[in-house]
Amino acid sequence: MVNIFDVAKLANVSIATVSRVTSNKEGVNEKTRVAVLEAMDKLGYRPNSAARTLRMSKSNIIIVLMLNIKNTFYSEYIRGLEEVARNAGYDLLIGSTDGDIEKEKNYMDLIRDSRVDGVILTTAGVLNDDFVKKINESSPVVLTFDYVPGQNIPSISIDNESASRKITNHLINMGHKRIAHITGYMGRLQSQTRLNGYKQALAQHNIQVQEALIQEGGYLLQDGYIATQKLLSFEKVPTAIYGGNDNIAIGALKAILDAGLRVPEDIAVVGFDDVEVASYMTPSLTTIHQPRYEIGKRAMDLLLKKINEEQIQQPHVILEDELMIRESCGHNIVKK
Amino acid sequence: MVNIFDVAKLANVSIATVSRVTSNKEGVNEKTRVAVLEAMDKLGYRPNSAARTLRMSKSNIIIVLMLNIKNTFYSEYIRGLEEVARNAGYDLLIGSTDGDIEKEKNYMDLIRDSRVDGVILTTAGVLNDDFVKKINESSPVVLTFDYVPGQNIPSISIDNESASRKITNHLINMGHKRIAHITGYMGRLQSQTRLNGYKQALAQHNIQVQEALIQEGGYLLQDGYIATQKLLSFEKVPTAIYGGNDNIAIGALKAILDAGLRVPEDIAVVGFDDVEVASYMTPSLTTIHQPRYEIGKRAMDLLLKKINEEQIQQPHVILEDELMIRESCGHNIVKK
DNA sequence: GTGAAAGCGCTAACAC
DNA sequence: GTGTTAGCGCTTTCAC
Repeated sequence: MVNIFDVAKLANVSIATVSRVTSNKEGVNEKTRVAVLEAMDKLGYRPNSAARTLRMSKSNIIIVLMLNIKNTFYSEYIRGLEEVARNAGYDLLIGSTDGDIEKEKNYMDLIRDSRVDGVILTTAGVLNDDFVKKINESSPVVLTFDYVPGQNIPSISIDNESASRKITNHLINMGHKRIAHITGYMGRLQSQTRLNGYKQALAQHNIQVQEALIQEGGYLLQDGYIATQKLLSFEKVPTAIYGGNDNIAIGALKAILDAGLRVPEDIAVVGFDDVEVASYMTPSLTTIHQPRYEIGKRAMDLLLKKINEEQIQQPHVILEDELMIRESCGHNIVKK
Repeated sequence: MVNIFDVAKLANVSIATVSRVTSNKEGVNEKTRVAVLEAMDKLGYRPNSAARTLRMSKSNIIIVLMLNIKNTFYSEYIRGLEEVARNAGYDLLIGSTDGDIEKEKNYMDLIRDSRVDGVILTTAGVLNDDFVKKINESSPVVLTFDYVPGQNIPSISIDNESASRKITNHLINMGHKRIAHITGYMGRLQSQTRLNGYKQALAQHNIQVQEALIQEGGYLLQDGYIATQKLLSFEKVPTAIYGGNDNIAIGALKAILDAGLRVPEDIAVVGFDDVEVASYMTPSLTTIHQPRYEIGKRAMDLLLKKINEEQIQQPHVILEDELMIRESCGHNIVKK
């Protein structure tokens, strides 16, 4: 392994000067700088990052914690995170906790070992609030996709509540009164917020919330499928199903079609998130679009500011969502 | 930051002893060990990993390089990688190159800086062979999902060629003669291998390969959609379309249905990979299943062996794939 | 079974 | 503008 001494020797300077060059410090004579650069090049020298980390207590690694990476939804988001991080010289470590306590502890250790300079939290539970609090104590943190009121953790998200209200209203405006909602995993804040929006929309139109129409699910395809099968066996089958995310909606779609019913003619279906495949379903899925790439970029911008201890003017950023009206809600179908 | 000296002082031992305890070395009196453990606990001590890395030139980080993380297909695989890595005390750094030279260089630097102990390559191009070679020179590498004959890089994959032959044969056996193939990005070895399998199957049945029926695509939904639109405008429309992966097949499905045709009655569709949503399409997608979790686990096993310089008996492992016969191929439809 | 001390490669304070 | 040097926190050899 070639080190700073080798370079210094070849360039006929001291290691301090080499360090100045590699760290892009000012105050090095141009000639000297060139000589060092040439020596580095000739030897193929690259500064040892462990030594740097040890010396400066700075790892240049940022960890992105997610509930799971299974969802395609997040790839755009990660691209956004990555782009900003990389430009600032940081590497990204992606970890999925899968809600597993053991794994959470593992990441907690990583973070506490100060092996990372910052944390992006993609998963705001309400149950494991303690986890979030602990992380926040040991490292700069930014929260994404969730907005926790009264928290001192900066966050980037859409307004899940109003978006949920919006898509529920869309169904109501099309004449639906018996609208079922299949929630995501209720240990996640997001699921609760979306459920709230659903309830608010019903209340605004004086529609009674029926507990039977609220099915607690999960964020997987099969969760939507199973919950829908249950809903279909009700004496009074709902006329519309609102899935807490697109996976749930896609599962619902399948269950309805498998039962020999039509979407949207018999039952309308809508989702949330606008994953890529949503528009490729038949019928294509009406859903809420989140600006995921933008969320990733802005989150990383914020985190870097926190790491550099810059002033953050606006800790909570709420971006615009968009209702994507497609076929599955039946907006272009004559009501029966 | 509490360090090894603080612990040593509190436990009334030297730092060498503390080190022996944290590193699980033998030859420490049980009483002493307990005393050290207690001191560590009281102070909340965790060894500084940068110092460890510097001292031992070992980072305990393994990097997983992927073409992109957009594909849900890979989440299971990463779970497999993660599980094995974590048990062995390694952390995973996931990076996607997106085929971007700049990004590839970035990762190359990371690897050469010896900031990682090993590399899992999820992306075997044929074009950027140089990239692979360079990585292989600076770090232990294992290749996944592709098998490069005559390479000295260990690999875990299915046999893409025979699997491709199998699914093409399945279509032929159902009476199809005009079978189109929409390939993935041809800069990727996998796409070429799957194309080969397709051609071999046709040849085995004395069906002439028609260049027009081979459409070069990409691995995205829209690639399948666009290529299929083109195929549909042929005077002699194919009776079956084989997408180089499930995304392509899902895009094809949509294009056919959008054109007012039926799947599988008018045109059969099959894919490759068996992503989760494949069985949730209507009609559900016939495809090739890859044991992704297993591929991840085995790959990491191999890599750890390489890192520890253990003997590797079988550098190339080929796992079983499975033909998932569902509705989109029309196996249960009376031929018209 | 335990301790003293060298040194991994680097940055930054200080001296010149 | 450049060099000398201490020291980041740890592991490991060599004594005892």
